[in-house]
Amino acid sequence: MNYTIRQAAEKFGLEPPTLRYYEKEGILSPRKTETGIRIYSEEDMDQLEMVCCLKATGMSIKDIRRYFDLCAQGDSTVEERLEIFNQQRLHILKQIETLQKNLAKIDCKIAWYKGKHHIK
Amino acid sequence: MNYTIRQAAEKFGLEPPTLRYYEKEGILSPRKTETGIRIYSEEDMDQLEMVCCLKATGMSIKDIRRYFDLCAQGDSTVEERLEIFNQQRLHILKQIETLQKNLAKIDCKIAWYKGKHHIK
DNA sequence: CTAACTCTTAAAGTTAACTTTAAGTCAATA
DNA sequence: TATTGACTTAAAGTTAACTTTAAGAGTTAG
Repeated sequence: MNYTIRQAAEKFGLEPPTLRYYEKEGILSPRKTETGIRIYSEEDMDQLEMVCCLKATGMSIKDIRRYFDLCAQGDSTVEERLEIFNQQRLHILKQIETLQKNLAKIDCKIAWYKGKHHIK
Repeated sequence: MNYTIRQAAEKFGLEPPTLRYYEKEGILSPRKTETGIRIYSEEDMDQLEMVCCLKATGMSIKDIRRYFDLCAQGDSTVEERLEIFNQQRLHILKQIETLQKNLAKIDCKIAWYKGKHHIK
């Protein structure tokens, strides 16, 4: 099934100009009708899902582009791509760890405020 | 114990200009010598630690400022401050959840790449 | 058939959070 | 005493990731 730019954007909570921006940055290239209108295929949607996943875990547009450039280069880059995902995996684990540490600080502060609240 | 701007910055992995920037934004105000040199007290350092915690969990400089403005207003704002922390707590939990979902996707991709790697 | 809507492009504008620069003062060392 | 290095200020510059604008073309409803 195919999607218009509006439908594709909506599916991932993005705006159409954002998809055009991604395209300009070289990380997405849907086919176009003779009159220049973009058509997003299932494959494009899968790619866009990966873009959102990498973006949500802190990868820059530039590095996401680098990943898709490697994909386009074919099987010779499989190991390098695997390495990118291994790195991203570690990066995510570190982010979760940092958030949990800060959550503990916040919880501590909440406990303190609750105490203060009772005294009041 | 007191800290120079350099020492204070280093303790939190920041640069001196960043601390001056925070000060300009109204979220930190160390005392100064007669000649204008900043001196960070333990209390300033505690405050800076909270700035880093809130920043690391996604709060904007503007909202961090708002929190410290409430602190400066005294006990009447305790409940509002507690609410800020409760919200931030939920925000952190949501971030962790999102990261975990994306981690699962990445792990899936890694498994796929490892399979492909073996076939090669 | 015309009005309203959605698409197109290229380019300029926005925002947050710094970061750098320029010009200068102050403290300590050779 | 001269110079080196850390501090100061205000203001301009940077970067990423959009977002908005302007001008125009194709599509659909009445």
